[in-house]
Amino acid sequence: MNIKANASIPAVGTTLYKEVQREVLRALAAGEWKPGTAIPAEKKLCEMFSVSIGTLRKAIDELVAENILIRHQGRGTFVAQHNRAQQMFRFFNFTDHAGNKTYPQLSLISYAKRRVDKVAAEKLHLSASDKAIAFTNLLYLEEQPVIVDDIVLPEPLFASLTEEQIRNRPNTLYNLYQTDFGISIIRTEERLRAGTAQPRYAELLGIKPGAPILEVRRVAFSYDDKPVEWRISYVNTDKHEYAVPTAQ
Amino acid sequence: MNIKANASIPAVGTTLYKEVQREVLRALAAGEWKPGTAIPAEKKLCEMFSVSIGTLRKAIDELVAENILIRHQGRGTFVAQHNRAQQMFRFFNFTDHAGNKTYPQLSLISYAKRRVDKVAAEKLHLSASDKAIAFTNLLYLEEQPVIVDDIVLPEPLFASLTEEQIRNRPNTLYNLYQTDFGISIIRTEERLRAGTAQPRYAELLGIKPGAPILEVRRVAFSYDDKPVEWRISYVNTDKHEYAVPTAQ
DNA sequence: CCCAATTTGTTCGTATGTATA
DNA sequence: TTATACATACGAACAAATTGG
Repeated sequence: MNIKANASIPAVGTTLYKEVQREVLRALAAGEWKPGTAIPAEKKLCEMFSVSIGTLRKAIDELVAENILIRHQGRGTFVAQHNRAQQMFRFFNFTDHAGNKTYPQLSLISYAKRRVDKVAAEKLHLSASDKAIAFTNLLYLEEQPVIVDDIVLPEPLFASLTEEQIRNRPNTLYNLYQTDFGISIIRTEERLRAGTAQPRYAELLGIKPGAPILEVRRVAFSYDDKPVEWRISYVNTDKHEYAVPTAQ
Repeated sequence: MNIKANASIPAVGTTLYKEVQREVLRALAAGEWKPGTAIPAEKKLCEMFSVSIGTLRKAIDELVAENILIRHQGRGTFVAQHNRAQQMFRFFNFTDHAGNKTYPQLSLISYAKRRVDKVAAEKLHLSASDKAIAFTNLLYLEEQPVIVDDIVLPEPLFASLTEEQIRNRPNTLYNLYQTDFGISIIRTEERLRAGTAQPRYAELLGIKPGAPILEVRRVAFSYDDKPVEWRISYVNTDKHEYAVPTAQ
């Protein structure tokens, strides 16, 4: 773990605690501290960065607020991990009309490596010649097909990914990104429109072509705010809806 | 300004800074500190609540994060105000497909006081016998009708509200609630579905009946987390979309 | 079951820097 | 220039939760 202890001289235009925060984020992005494990204790971090406890806590406070780190009194401070129990619902914003959330059942519909399309290239900051991994998931809620996810990943970041890996993963997709590729999704940007079901999606969702459908466009970002996933979700909102996550 | 300085003995199961926070929220809800004005300086608040500067700042920090208070170094800490320039966009989540936000033009379509309907009564915690004020706005973006808002308010809270007041307001609706009724919207809950345009909405929006339409159901809450507005927005997403506000 | 060590949470307060009026 | 107000940084003392012996 080669954390530089030179954070004590803040660069111009910044502050000491922001400097510490950047160092922590760098260590996380570099995989020096793994998801699910504890980072060094506060006292240790104070020594490493040569800052006081107050300054250190202020730096960590913000990362805790962003769900990047999780503090447990008496136990330590842990790197947030995507797992079914806790983090699953952090980026899954669908409920039934009464507001109840349930675990989706999943089935992989298609999987291919191909040249990246124009929109995905723009969203993922790729060039037109880059390759991408594109796959489609069908999600069931209470035994009924409700959501079709068209997902695109930058091939360079996920080069070794296989269809079987997606099919046989024991946990969420974002857990797979994290455990197998060291990529932690910490933030998403989403935009929603109403549209009509194209035949392909109507068939998958068991609705009439042309029926109204909710389209969710998402870019998912990693520690260093790099876009690492682009997806469009097509949702049958007859019995379900999108619940806007509460800021904070 | 009758702030009680008894916050120094935290109740069981809570903490001192939370106690201070509650006192500040109570003062805001009671209208003792008005939107747009500065609250007492930190040093003054420390004396009033008999707490240290650190504890006070921790209490205020969270209210600042929630956009309830706004701090300005060298000037003071201010009660957040809904106005066109800053806060307008806080609860207005529509952009064009490129992500550009513009000010909507507005026209009042209907206005009535009537018995509250079943859904609104549930959302606003009213009984079936309570009265409500129901009105409809049509919003134009770049000269085109894009959004129809069906809005319901609890009559008891807005008893003196008139149609002319809504029509002639110089600022946003939430600014009107705040300046004329002392009600500050600080949080909303929103749920989204895709639907088809009913004739009434199709006509207002200049689209075909049955065209796909985005439905946004919103409950808006005041300082004391009391629901004070219920609305359904019907949105033509041909040229615009809903941008999910970023947590934080 | 209790104790001791560890770790985070809360509260206190001081000194100094930066922005504003 | 001066006074005021928030921002940053420091660190001490104690409380509360957890873990392992």
